[in-house]
Amino acid sequence: MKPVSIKDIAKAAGVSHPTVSRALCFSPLVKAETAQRIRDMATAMGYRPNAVARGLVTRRTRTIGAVVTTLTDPFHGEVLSGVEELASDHHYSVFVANCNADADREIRVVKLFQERRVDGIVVMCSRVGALYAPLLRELKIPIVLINSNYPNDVFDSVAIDNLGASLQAVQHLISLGHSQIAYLGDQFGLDSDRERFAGYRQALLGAGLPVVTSLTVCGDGTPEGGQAAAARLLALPEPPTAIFCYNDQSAIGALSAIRVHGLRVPEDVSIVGFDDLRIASFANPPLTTVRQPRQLMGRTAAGILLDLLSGSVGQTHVQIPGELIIRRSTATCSTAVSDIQEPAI
Amino acid sequence: MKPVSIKDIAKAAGVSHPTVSRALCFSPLVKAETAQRIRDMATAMGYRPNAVARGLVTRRTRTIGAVVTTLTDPFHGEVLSGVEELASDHHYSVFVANCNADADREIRVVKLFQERRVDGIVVMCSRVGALYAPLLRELKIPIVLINSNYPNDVFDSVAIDNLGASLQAVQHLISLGHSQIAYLGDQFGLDSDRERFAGYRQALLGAGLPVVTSLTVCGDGTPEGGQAAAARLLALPEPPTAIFCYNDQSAIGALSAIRVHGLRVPEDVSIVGFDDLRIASFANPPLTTVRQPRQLMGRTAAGILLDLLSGSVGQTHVQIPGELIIRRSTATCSTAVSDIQEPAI
DNA sequence: TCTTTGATCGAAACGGGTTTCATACAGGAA
DNA sequence: TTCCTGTATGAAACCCGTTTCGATCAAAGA
Repeated sequence: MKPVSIKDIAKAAGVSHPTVSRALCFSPLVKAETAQRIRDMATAMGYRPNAVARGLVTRRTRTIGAVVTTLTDPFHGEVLSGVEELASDHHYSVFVANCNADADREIRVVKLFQERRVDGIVVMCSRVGALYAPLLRELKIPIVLINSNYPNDVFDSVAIDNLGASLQAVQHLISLGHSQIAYLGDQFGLDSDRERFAGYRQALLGAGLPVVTSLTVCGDGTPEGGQAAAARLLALPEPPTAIFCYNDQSAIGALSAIRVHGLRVPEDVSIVGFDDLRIASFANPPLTTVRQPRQLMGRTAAGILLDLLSGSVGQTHVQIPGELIIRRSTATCSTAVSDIQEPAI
Repeated sequence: MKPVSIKDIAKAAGVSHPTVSRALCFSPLVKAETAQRIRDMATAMGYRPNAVARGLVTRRTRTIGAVVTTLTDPFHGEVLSGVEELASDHHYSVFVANCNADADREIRVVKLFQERRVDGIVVMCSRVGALYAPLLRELKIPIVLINSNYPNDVFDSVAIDNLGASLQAVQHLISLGHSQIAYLGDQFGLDSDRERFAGYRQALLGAGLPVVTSLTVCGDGTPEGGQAAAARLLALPEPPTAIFCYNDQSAIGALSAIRVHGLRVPEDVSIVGFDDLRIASFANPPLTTVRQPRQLMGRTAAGILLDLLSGSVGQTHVQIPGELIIRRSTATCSTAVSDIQEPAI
């Protein structure tokens, strides 16, 4: 009926249950042959340790909680996969909870994790980074934030170098002769959006180009949102010759909008994405984008968390550089070429 | 130091700890005003119940385990999202574990879940469906399988109607005049692959068309695999005029291969995918595909599991019909048109 | 021979809740 | 007043492990 416990084994083996416990943990305190006999009996009886009971007494559950904004986003899935991978290598299990990009829900989820007595928490793209400080003081659970380095001095974090990467991406466009460059952001992107915009802005200013308000539009991180936002750009009296998108999903939507508008990529408009999702290289044309090592970021965050759990102290902030992957959605600006009287190829 | 327990509250309130327990559970056994006083004190002291301890005594942890083959696949992410959504609505938490499409690991993961005393398990695209029978007898944990209805009579399951959906998809191609139709499968697709192939085969035979061995190739469910497999098809002396793909990811790879090969979709080759991933409608051209309601499938599976947990008996097998979404990657077969001397449009 | 030491193991406590059972007491009926 | 009933609460057991402490015993040293 009930699963076998160490007491059942103890009875069967004619020893006390602590002895069984020790034998199963390979404690040197029990005679080798006795221990072997007990272990044999345990496997014979189909014993499976009860992690719940163990967690109660040891106050370590060997679980970590992962809070994710939208599980349906392949980006998050891959980061989560990295977290899970490293965690499971270290015999940790991971709870996953979706907060649907809702700050209240994010807090609720974290509190639920606390009730579950997870050993640590990883939060991806937190909505409430700044609010964790007081919450955490109350919680006393190690937290690592991924791509939401709000209070950079309070929490351990792993984040892509948004500013540097966008700078690089937009400089790439500038080097191709573009000057009418748009930024297609994510209204829910929070910090990441702000930083990527900052990189965009910095690149323009660095090249002596103006930052035109009408060339900044907002999507929502999805292809649909990207499509709609790009359509707005194309409807401008002076549409951009290049669009730097918040992420690949938006960029894919933008590609679609441009096609619908009867223009070609990259001949008429260049597009740069962000993330390098697996499908980016299969877009038509293959997308120039900034690669974010997603699984690595997940693994890194989990690694920091595990370090924290094994007693390491001091903050760790890993800033991961993005890598610009140049594919075929970006090309020399045709109008620029004619401006400076270069011969067409 | 330690988190506050009901005993701490009991001491502070001058009652016994069972009374506190009852008050917090809104048991009618404790006087209303006492209960209120206790609850006020609990919140004042920042009490958070310990789910581990509760799980130990009640033998219900309110957790479910989700086994997923590849978390990085957006398909799985969305199903998982559905599972998590319904679970969290019912105050269940979900453990997620990746088995990397490895049967041994899948079994290990399930056993780990058992140690964690999850109340139930959802397995997506199981590698070892058939093996669960003996394992389960030993485990005694309710399991629901998603898209892996191996022993259809042993486990509760939710599955897409692979055969019916493929039949419909391939009939669509046939109705467009195609007769050289290829099947681009997934070597790791197991049952799903077999069933989709069966639907393909049935459609061909039903239309009096031959099933040509060389027109059946295998990818691995990824764009890369689809690209490679499609390239093999295009290299045939008599290449297909239409390709029915195991999933959208493969189809996207195929689109890319066809482009590289200098052919156009759908003018030269029609492509049908499977899943209707969010990006399917943003492919170029937008992909004709079979829609699988992924989140719904996850929710449904979780619903069955929760029913099981609340004592329902009897098997539930939900077969979800796929919906053919016709977009622009399929068109009338040009060679067929010339064969039957129809005027070109 | 007596004490010390180390090896081996059992008894008991503990973790933080829930549940059963017993008790105390107030109010109502006889 | 006595008995009964119901309400409100506490004591204790329990869930299943781990850990501390103490006991036993044999071997080794004094």
